[in-house]
Amino acid sequence: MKAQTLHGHLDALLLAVLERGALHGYAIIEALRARSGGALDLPTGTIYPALRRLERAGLVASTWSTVNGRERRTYELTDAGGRALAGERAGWREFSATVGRFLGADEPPTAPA
Amino acid sequence: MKAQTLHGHLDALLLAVLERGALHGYAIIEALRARSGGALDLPTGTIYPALRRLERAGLVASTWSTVNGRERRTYELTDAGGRALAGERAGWREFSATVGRFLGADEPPTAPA
DNA sequence: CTTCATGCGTAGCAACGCTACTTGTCGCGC
DNA sequence: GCGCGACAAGTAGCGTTGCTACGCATGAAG
Repeated sequence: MKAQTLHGHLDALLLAVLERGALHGYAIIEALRARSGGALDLPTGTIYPALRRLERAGLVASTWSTVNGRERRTYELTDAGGRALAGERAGWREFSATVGRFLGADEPPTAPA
Repeated sequence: MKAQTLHGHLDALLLAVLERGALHGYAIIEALRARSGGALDLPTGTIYPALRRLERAGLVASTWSTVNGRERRTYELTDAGGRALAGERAGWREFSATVGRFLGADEPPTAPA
């Protein structure tokens, strides 16, 4: 998958990963890779700055710890982050529905049953 | 809908609109607005440069005409544009499936039962 | 005559993610 | 002991992309 397609949706992805529990940066990368079936393999230079952005915005909080002599910064969702995630989810739904109407195909058109 | 969410998908949208027939810039904006139910209301400063980008890339071709004393530049999909659109569609499908797996919108969590 | 819809276009900006690089520990193979 | 790869965090600089804010012109409506 072309990487820059993510533009504007990375934050939401990060929040979604952290929703399931606090993780440190490196683990987040692995979680994204695992849960996406390998489609998402983001470089550290993408993740770390994004995480700091989210922290500055108050959507995540971090704590340092040392595990086996290695420094770890573990991030967890704040309340504001949870709320933001809900908004991002709604935004994603609208966005994907809208674009899907043009690019067609993948939309289960409100017709489950 | 936040505008910059489009990032990276605008070209695909444009190609998709032109797939149904040649249109001039202004009409493209209206077509996007109409087909999206008003969700997509893009300013000319977004559309025109994008169209020129696509033309430079050989994905669309333009012809000038004068209608009622007004100059119009009409764009139509080239063969390469059609092929590119197919690729964009595939890319969109993969992208929305991947992000959807995290933002969950329409995906129940891997069917617990 | 002014305003609005139609119609095209550019300049400059800001956001975002990527590439490439650095720093450091730990464990394994040679 | 030494090098290398996995683990772990980070920064600097760049390019792409869309947006805001303009400018120009015509025709119809008030």
